Amino acid sequence: MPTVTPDPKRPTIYDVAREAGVAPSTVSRAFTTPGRVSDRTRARVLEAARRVSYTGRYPIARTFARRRTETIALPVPDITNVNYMGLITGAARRAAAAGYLLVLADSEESVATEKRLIDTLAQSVDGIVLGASRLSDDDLVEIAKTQAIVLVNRDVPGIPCVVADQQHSVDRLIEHLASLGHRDLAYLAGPRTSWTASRRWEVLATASVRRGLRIVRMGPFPPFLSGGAAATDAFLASGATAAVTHNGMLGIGVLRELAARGIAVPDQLSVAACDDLITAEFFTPPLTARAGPMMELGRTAVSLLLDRFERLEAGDYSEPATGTIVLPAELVVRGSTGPVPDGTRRPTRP
Amino acid sequence: MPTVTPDPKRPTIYDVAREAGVAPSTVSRAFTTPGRVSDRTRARVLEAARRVSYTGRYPIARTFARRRTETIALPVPDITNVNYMGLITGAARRAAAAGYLLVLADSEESVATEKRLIDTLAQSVDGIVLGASRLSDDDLVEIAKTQAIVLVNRDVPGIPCVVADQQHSVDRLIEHLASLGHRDLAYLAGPRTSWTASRRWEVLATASVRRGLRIVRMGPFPPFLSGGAAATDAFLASGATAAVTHNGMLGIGVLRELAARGIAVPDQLSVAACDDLITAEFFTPPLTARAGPMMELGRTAVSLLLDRFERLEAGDYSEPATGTIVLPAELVVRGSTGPVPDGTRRPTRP
DNA sequence: GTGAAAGCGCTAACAG
DNA sequence: CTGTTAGCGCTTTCAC
Repeated sequence: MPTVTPDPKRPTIYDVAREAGVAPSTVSRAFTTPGRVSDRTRARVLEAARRVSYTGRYPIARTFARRRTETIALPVPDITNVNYMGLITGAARRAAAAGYLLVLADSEESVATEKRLIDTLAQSVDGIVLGASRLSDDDLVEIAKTQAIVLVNRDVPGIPCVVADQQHSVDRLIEHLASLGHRDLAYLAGPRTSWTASRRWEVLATASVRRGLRIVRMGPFPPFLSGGAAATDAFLASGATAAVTHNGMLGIGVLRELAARGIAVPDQLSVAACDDLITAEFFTPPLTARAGPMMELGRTAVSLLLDRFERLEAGDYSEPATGTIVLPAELVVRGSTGPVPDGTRRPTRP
Repeated sequence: MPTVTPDPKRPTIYDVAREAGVAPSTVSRAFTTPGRVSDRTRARVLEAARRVSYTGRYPIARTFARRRTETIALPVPDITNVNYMGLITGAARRAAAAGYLLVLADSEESVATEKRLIDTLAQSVDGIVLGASRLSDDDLVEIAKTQAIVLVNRDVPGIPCVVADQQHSVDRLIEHLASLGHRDLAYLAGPRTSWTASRRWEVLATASVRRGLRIVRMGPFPPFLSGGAAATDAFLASGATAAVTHNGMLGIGVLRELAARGIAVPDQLSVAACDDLITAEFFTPPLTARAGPMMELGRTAVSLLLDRFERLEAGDYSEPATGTIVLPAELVVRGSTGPVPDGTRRPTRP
């Protein structure tokens, strides 16, 4: 749009109007709301458009006049994190299906950057999907007053949210381990940077207690491959027969470390992760993990926004539907979990 | 921007101008080109802006008046493909650093969709980075006449391109295998969907011949995990001691299949991939691969666009710098390649 | 250094 | 169903 050629001068609806002998507004209607012009007129307009080689309306002028950008923004905490890929994909697809553009942004795990981003984007987009926002509840509520936002994997009362279920999938994970005979678990925690991460332990603990399993929380460990060594030390020291890791990266780090120490998985010990990641499937053994339906989260978040836009356009300025939508997270049982080997069960801690 | 509240009425530069007792144009200048108003006036404007709680210029009006969106579009063939993640990341970061927005689009491996996308986006963005475009050279040249585009991993004369080196990195891969004693290679090909893929074989063949290695092309195989079985069959039948796969997915598929058949890698056979993927590192054994610097490609492509914008803004409508920029692809030697086991070298084909 | 005025191209009341 | 008339908020000549 800094045009490549010095003087482009594309034809406008005024040119078409003159050529067709109608008013510019009629041309506009012929394109926007074809039902509101006579078939004859519309045909004339289309024909005239062809003659003056009109290439369609200039979206920016349209945006300016309508005060709608047909664009949705998606800031994520870390764009290099493969885990957000699904979210981005789901959101992009849904947006595209509705004719919306999707602008991607990276808040770099920083509250300040996220704030600034939201501020900047606010004027340029119709709505914002906030992936795993780091902002405080209060900040988010404040923003929601003037912006159409929906939160993904973050639950704030009064704001439309869509989260991956933790309760149910973690229950299933514990149940899965229990059914394999495990009685002593170790939770290899990550840092409590995100809302989902901080809820994880309580959910895990509750589920374990309910099934009569012992679970001990260890860490925090760096949620990367590099955290694997320390986490493995802790795991082995705990005497647990199965480890549940904060996320998939840490899970793979542990698997690697166990392999390096000659410990067979799942023959001797089992490992499962609370957050899936794309790579989990390709590892040997493939990692059993709770898999948040990231793409579905993205789709749903955008859908919520689109619904809201529709209502707003219809003049409905009521509060948005604000209940949290919980999407089922699955437990993907793969090769890293197996039955407790009878002979090798370790002494449990007191 | 379908505003959340019925009547928002943000203050405009007119409000600020009135409050400050200056002309609207002066307010505009105070924000856009501070050097062109006196310090005193600027201070007055800023102060007035504060008093009327002016929140900054409305970007869409600005866009409309200036005819520049400060937005770059990035259509990729398949947004779910993790390989494009790096490209997206690099482009997004560079764009953000320059204050540009990045809109993401998915051309779904379809020429028609890609065309439509470009058409739609053309008016809404300042420039387009085309990732691994499927369009014909002619189409691309045509588009480049009216749009600022840069091609990534596609080389078309007359259009600014940035590609990952194939020659050098493939040479190094072959050299690496040769140095390990391999003399018979199998290339497990994928479909020739992309420009890079179709050049790969010639480069491989040339490099092998130069080093006196035999290489046989097999396939095409589906470039996914699922292609692993058939590819492995072919590899084993070929009698080669090392396989080079079309891409990382296929490489991992082969590794898996070999593991399932009890064949040790790299002790008995070696495997390397022509295209890296994020997962390669996490596999056991980690896959040796040629790694295109995807992030760097994204950064560079956006930089090229930004340079061009700058020149255009300066009234320089000359053809864009059009030479192809070749970025070094590295060979990442990991655990899947090793020396040929002397005793087990297989009989080679005639 | 500052002001006046003319748009940018389209949409959206409001009449008729 | 169609035309008239105002803008949308900012930038940008062109004078002074």
